[in-house]
Amino acid sequence: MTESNLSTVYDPKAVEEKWYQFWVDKDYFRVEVDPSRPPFCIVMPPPNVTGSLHLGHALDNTLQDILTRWRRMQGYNALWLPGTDHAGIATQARVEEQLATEGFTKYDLGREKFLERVWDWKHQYGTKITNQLRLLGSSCDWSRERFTMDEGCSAAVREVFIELYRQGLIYRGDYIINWCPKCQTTISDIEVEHYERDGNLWHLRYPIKDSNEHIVVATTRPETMLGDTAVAVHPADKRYQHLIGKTAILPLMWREIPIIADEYVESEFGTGAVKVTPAHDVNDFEMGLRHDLPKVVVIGQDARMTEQTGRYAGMDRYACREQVVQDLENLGLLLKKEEHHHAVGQCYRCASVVEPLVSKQWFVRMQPLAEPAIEAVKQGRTRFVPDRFTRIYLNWLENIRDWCISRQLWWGHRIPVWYCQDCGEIICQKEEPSTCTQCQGLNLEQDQDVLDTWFSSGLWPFSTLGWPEKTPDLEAFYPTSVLVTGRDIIFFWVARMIFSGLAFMQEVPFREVLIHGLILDAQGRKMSKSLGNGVDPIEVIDQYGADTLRFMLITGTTPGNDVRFHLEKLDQTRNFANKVWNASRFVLLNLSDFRPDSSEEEGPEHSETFTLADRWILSRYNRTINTVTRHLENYDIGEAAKEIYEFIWNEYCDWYIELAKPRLYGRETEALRQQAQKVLHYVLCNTLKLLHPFMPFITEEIYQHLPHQHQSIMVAPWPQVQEAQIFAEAETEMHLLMDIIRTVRNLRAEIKLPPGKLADIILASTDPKALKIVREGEGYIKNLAAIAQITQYAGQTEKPRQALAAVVGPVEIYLPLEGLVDLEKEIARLDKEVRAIEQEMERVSKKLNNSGFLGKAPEAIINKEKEKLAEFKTKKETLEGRVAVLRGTSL
RNA sequence: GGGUCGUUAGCUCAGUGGGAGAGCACCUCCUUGACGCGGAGGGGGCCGCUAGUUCAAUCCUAGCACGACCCA
Repeated sequence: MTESNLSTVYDPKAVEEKWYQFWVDKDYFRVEVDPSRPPFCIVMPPPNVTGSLHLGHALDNTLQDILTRWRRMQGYNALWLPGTDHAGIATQARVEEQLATEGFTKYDLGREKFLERVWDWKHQYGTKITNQLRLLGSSCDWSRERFTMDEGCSAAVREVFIELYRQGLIYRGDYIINWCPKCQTTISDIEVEHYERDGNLWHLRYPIKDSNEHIVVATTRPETMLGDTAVAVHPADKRYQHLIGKTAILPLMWREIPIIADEYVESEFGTGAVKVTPAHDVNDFEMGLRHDLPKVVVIGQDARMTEQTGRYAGMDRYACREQVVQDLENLGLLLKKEEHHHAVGQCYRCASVVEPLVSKQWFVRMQPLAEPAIEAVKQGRTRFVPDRFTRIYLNWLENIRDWCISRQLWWGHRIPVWYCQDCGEIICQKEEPSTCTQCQGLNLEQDQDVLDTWFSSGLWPFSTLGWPEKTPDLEAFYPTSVLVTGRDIIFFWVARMIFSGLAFMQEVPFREVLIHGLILDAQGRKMSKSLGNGVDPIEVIDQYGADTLRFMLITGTTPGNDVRFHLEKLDQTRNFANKVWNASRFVLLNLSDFRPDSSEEEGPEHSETFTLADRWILSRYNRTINTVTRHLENYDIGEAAKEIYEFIWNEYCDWYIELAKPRLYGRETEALRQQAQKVLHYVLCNTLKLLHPFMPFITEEIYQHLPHQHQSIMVAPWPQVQEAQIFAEAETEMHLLMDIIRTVRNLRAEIKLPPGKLADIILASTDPKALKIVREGEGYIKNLAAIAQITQYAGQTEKPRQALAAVVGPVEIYLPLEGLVDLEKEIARLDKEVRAIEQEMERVSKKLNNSGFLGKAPEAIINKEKEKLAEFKTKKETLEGRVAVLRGTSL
C-alpha cells in the first residue's frame, strides 16, 4: 500500500477527471427501464447553447446531482436526463454579433446559410456547456441527452402546435404586442422588464369642437398623441360629465376624436382625462376594443414615425417627442410639464425600450389551458418547495393573458403554417404540403416566423422521454419526480410545462418543484455581464475542485432564498474537504494490518470489547444517518450537508479519532487495537457514503483507498440506521466525560499551564453512577486533558486549598497547583460563576413558581426545569462551599 | 399600487414556541506520531421596532421602519 505517501493536502485536480471517466466507463449513469425498482427521474433544465456554465447552473445542477446520487444509492432506478436549449433570441443575437465582426449581416448570408452558422455555433457551445457539467460531477444519463431542436423535440413542437390550432387554442390576429426595435422581433409579456425612470408628465390641451373649451390630458409619451383616436375620462368624474360624447380636435393632426367614458381611467391620476392611442399602448388597445376605436399606427418597427404622421414621418420616436412638445408649446397647447417617476418596459435581452405595437402575430389562448394548471396545483398534484411559490404561480396563471408565440427570428422552430398565394388558404400541418389543400395550387409560402423558445421548452418533460411516440421511457418515468429550478423562471418555464403536460399527457409533468434562489455577488447584486461581476464556476473548479464548489453552493442556504457568493466561503469548504482527506489519511495509516471481517453495511458485530467511545460514535453515526436522510427527504439540502459536516469534524475527528489513538498505538491489547480499527473504518467508510452525493469525487477517491466491497461508492447502498447500534446511555456518559475534559482544559488555560505539562487532578462526586463513568473514562481524561494522575474521592473529603475548582454536573473537579494559585483571583472567579448561576436559578424559579406554567406546560418541560434548578442548586452550594474554604471561613 | 422575501455576533449566514449557533475575522496558547487548509481556550448578540396570542415569543399574528426582489 502506498497510503502513507498520500499528500497532507487534498489535490482535487489529481482525481476528479479520473473518477468521472471511471463512472462513465462503468456506465453507472445510464439507466434501463426496470419495473422491479421504483423510478426516480429529473429532467435537467436545459442550459442555453449561447455560452458557458454560470454559477446559477452550477447550483441548479449540484442540487439535481445530489438528489439523483442519493436516490440512486437508495435503490431507485434514478434517471437524470440532460439536454440543452436552442435559446432563440439569445443565440441568434450572438451569431449576428459574430457575423458583424466579419463585416456581414444575416441578410448578406440569407436564411439558409445563416442557420448553418447557428448550427455550427450550437455544436461548439452545446458541447462546451455539457463538458462543463461533467466537470461539476453531474451524474446524468448522457446517452439520453437531448436538444430542444433535435428531431424528436421538433416533432413534439409540431404536434402540439397543430393540435392546439385544431382546437382553436392557437390563433393569428392583429393584437398589441411588445416589439423590440433592436432585436427586431416581438417578445412576450414576461420578456419585458420594467424599470423605474425619471420622466415627465406633459399636460396637453385638446380643443373641444364647436366650443371655446379645452380638455387637458396628461401623458408620459406625447409623441404617441399623433395616433390618438379618443380622449377618455372616468364615467363618474363630475368634472367631465358635460364633455362625454363631445368631440375633441387632436392638435397637430387636426383630426376629430370622440371623448369617451371608461372605467379604466383613474380620476386621481394627472388631470383625470387620458389620451387614447390604441395602436401603441396595451391599456389603450383594450379600451379601443371596448369602444370600437380605430388604430392609427404612428411608430414603426424601426422605432421611427410612420407615414401616418405627416411631417413627422421618418423621425426617431424620441426626436419626435421633442418636436411634438415644441410644436404644441408654440401653439399654446402645452399647459405644463412636470417631473414624473414611472416604469418603462425594456427588452430583457438587449435592454432597448420596448415599443408596444399592433401587429399580426400568433397567440395561444391561455384561459382554457391555465384552468387545469391552476386546479392541478391547488389539488397538490404538483407541490412547490418552498410552499410560498405556489401563490406566485397561481397569481400569475389566474391573471394570464394570451401568449404571443411568434418571433421574427430565423433560429427556432418554424411555424408549421403555409399560406396559399393563389386562394389565400391557410394550411397548418406537420409536413410541408406540396399543393394547396383548397385550390391545388403550387404557390405556397411558409410562415416566416419561428416559435417562442419557451414553446418547445414547455414540452421538455415529455418530449425528452419520447413523446409523441408512446415510448417505454415515457411510460416508466412520466410524471417525473422533481423539477429543480431557479425562482426566476417559474412563469417562463414551470407554469408552461405544467399546462402543456396536462394538455398533452393528461398529467402534471412532475410531482414536486424545488425552487432555489439566485446567486448574487458579494454585494448582493445579480451577476451580469454588463456589471462584470460574474464568477466563472470553471475557474473555481480549477482552483478549488468541484466538490468544494458544490458543497459551498449548497451549505448555509435556505430553499428559495438567494445566495451571496463569497470567495472566503470557498476556503472554509476547501478546509472541510481537506479535513475529510486527512482524517481518512489517519485511518489508512492505521489500517495496514486490517482485514474487515464483517460486511460494510452491517459493520462490526456488537461485542463486549466495544469501548464507551466506540458505542458513542456508533450511536452518533446512526443518528446522523437518520437526520441526514430526513433532511434530504424534506429538500433541506443545506441542513443535511451541515449535519454531515458537523458529525465528521466535531465528533469523528475532534473526539473519536483522539479517543481511539491509544488503542491504535498499541499501548493496550491487540484485540482492542483491532476493535478500534473496525469502528474507525466502518464509521468513516459509511459516513463517506452520506457525503458522496454532496462531494462525489473526494469520497470516491478515499473509498477506493479504503478496504471496500463495492466497485464504486456511487453504487454502494445508502446507509441504513441499525437500531442495535444506538446507545443512548453511552451518549450521556460520553457527554459527561467530554464536559469534564473541556472543563479541565479550561482550568489549565485559566492558569496558563503549558499544554505539554502533565497535571494531576482530583475528581469527587457523591453520585456512584458518575464515579463509575469517571473511573471508566479515566484514560480518556488523562489523554485528552494532559493529566498524569487522577485521584477520585467518593463523597465529602477535604480538598487542597491550593487548587482551582469547577463543577460539572454531579462531579467536582480540582486542579491542585501548589504555590501557583492566586487565592483572591480564584475566589473572584468562583464568585462570578456563582452570580451567573444565581441569575439562571432566578429565572428557573420564577417559572416554577408560576401556577400558569405548572398548570399548562407539558410535564416533560416542567421536570426538565426542576432538574435544572436542582443541578444549579448543587453547583451553587458546591462553589460557595469552595469559596468558604478558600476564605478560611469554613472548617 | 399589489405581493414575496430579508432584518440574529464586526462580516456572511444557519436555526428553534421552553437555558442564543456556525464559518470567517479578533485575542491567548500549541512544530502533541491525520491535518497549521490544523489543535486547545476566549471575547463579542435588548435575535429591526411596537402591540397582540400564549404559562412561555428571537420563533406565531398584526402593524411599522429599512433593504432586496416580483407583478401591475
